[in-house]
Amino acid sequence: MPQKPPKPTVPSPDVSPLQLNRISIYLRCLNRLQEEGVEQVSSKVLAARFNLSAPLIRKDLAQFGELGIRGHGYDVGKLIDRFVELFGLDREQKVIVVGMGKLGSALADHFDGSHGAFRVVAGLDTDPEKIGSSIGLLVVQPIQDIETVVKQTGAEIGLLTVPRASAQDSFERMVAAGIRSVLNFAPVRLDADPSIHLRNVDLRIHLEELAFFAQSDRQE
Amino acid sequence: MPQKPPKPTVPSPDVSPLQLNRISIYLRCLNRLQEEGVEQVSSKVLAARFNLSAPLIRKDLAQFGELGIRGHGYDVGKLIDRFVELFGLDREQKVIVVGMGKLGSALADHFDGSHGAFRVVAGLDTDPEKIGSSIGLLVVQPIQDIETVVKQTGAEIGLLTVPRASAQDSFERMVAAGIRSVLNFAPVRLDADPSIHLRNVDLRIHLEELAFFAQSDRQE
DNA sequence: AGATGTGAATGAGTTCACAGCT
DNA sequence: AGCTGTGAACTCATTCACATCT
Repeated sequence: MPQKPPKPTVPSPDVSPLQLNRISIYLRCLNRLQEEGVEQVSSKVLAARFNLSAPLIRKDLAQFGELGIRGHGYDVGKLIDRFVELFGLDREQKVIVVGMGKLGSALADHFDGSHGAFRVVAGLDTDPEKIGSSIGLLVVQPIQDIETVVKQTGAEIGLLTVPRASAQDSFERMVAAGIRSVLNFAPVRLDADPSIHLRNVDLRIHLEELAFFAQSDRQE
Repeated sequence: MPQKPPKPTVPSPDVSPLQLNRISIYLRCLNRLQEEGVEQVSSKVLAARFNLSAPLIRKDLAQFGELGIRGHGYDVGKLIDRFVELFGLDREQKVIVVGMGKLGSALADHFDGSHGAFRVVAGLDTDPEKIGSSIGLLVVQPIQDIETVVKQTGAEIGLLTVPRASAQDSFERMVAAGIRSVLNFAPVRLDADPSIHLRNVDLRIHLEELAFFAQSDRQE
């Protein structure tokens, strides 16, 4: 029976996906506050900022140790440090893009290094016409080289922006090459080993959601 | 006191956002099945397809009337019809894109009409350099014209793909022009009236989530 | 006083188990 | 027999209320 790692260097206990997303939002807001020169903030103020309840925020924050000072609030810098560490944003997070069509190129271009900890270090494609062409700072590489690319760059995160039909195949190549975290933009539910961290960004789902609401508005 | 509309033409009862997303996924899968010539399907089979539990699927489906036949399963075509109607996918859903940078252009290009019910009918921007240029079938129009564009096209859904700093402002222009459903790609929590249907596609949140997992993998 | 941290209560969402139809 | 539809059990998430610290 496998034993749980008893001592992570930092006590980052079980975090639910929902909590994790909220932490991202908090972090962004905290960065903004820091830019504005704010050093201390209360759960009440944070709650007003994005409309969430103050107790929820306190619960979320409390999970990572006693970060606040009773009667005063939270130290903005301290929270930021804690969460930057939690996400590993102090190191550069290297990202590869598989599928250099319109969307892939746009994303590669967007995360060319300026935007925070994430940096796209390679873009790959199967299409011989695209291979060798430059997108921003990158030169599109053939998908066959993925293993080498991953090894050489040390990339750990992959964006999957290929057409639906080739998504499963491309995904498997990424995993085989050592990528363990994938953000999938293709409108398919990929069949993945549970050890792989897979998230989907599915535009059609969002659009259909909005269409549903537009529909129900119309009937009022 | 406002009264709830007592009789929607079709009984589409309270649907939670989570359910709605699942319905989208079911619908996609059902379309695929129909293409393959499958006419009858059980909750068990669907459950295996995307790994969800069969009772959950039954609950989801049952919410829209007795769509199944006990002992046999569900009629694929019937389900599709029901959900197409639910989302209003039988009519063309017109979409405008505000912010014709890399991402906006990529999205506009992608939904140029071929892909299902959603069709981008206009792309707008503030940048004088972009205005007038062609992206696929569209000509980029000035944001000032948004009200006219919305009126003339009858667009109901908007994609917001401007930089963070101008997101709130652009959003308000969209709403003022009559758009009531917005998919926001800018990394901000927009301040919106609750009557507006707002969904966020926030890449940074997803990337940070993946970074977190990469981090915790490393510590094992 | 003022704001955090947390056990208890509530609520939402999912699974279970089985009754009911074909 | 097989599979749907659904009330009851259960789990997870959020809110409430309050003890605790500065």
